[in-house]
Amino acid sequence: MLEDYTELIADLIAANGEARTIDIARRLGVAHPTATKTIARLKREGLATARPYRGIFLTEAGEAMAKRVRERHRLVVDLLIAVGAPREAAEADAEGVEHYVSQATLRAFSDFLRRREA
Amino acid sequence: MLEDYTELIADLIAANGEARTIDIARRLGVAHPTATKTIARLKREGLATARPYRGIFLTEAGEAMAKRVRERHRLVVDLLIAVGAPREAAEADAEGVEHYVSQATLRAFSDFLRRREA
DNA sequence: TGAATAATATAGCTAATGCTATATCATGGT
DNA sequence: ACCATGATATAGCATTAGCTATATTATTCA
Repeated sequence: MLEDYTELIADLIAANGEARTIDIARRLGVAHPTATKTIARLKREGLATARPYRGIFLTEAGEAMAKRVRERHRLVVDLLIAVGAPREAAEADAEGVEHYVSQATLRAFSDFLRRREA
Repeated sequence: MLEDYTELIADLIAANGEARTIDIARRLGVAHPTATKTIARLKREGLATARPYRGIFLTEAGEAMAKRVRERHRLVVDLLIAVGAPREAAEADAEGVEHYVSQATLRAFSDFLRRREA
């Protein structure tokens, strides 16, 4: 979950200049206390910071995680589409699948896609 | 989790003629009370039955689930290998990935594999 | 400025998944 | 037949992820 949160927070900051708890909750389809609690966990683990009633910010570790997660997400979506999954299914499935794909498999995905492009 | 349990119980019955709680726990790398609790949930949801101190048995619904899960698992492993993932990574990753692959994507996997075979 | 609204925070509940520790039941070997 | 051992069951605890309900703080607008 922390991975999803960091990715989303990075997205929101890029899009809106800030990441509010309520937007995070909305985008994840979750009640805000749930988001608040997970954000507290992000802080506890040094991935995010927040001042009360201000937005959420990522630490360096949080940004690094967000970047890694975003790249992995794209790779998974692209691979699924490359083997014939409908775009919508690929996007939806990737959300769950991405958390279980090892480095070795990701590398294979990347190589496969490069071959396909050529 | 229920999916993993039904699949494993079916495996154990096929291999040993019975599925004991302790073997389930061992195979899943979990303490036995954890397995006991999840088996209780299987029973509650009509997927399994058990008489105290006897083995665990699947209901029809449980068997159906086990079959579906096993086929899906193989499809995911085969697809991962087909795109170049090392066999071990494919086996390990499939364990998590399989729970997030939609019908549409599974069909794509199946078609892709058939094309590759030809 | 003050009040309404929107956002955030907090408290307290449920369920799933995990654990350790303890107690009970079954079985096998002497 | 009995007892040790192994399997099972039960109790109690922690964490994560979710919820509703309530309270508090910011902001906006009249």
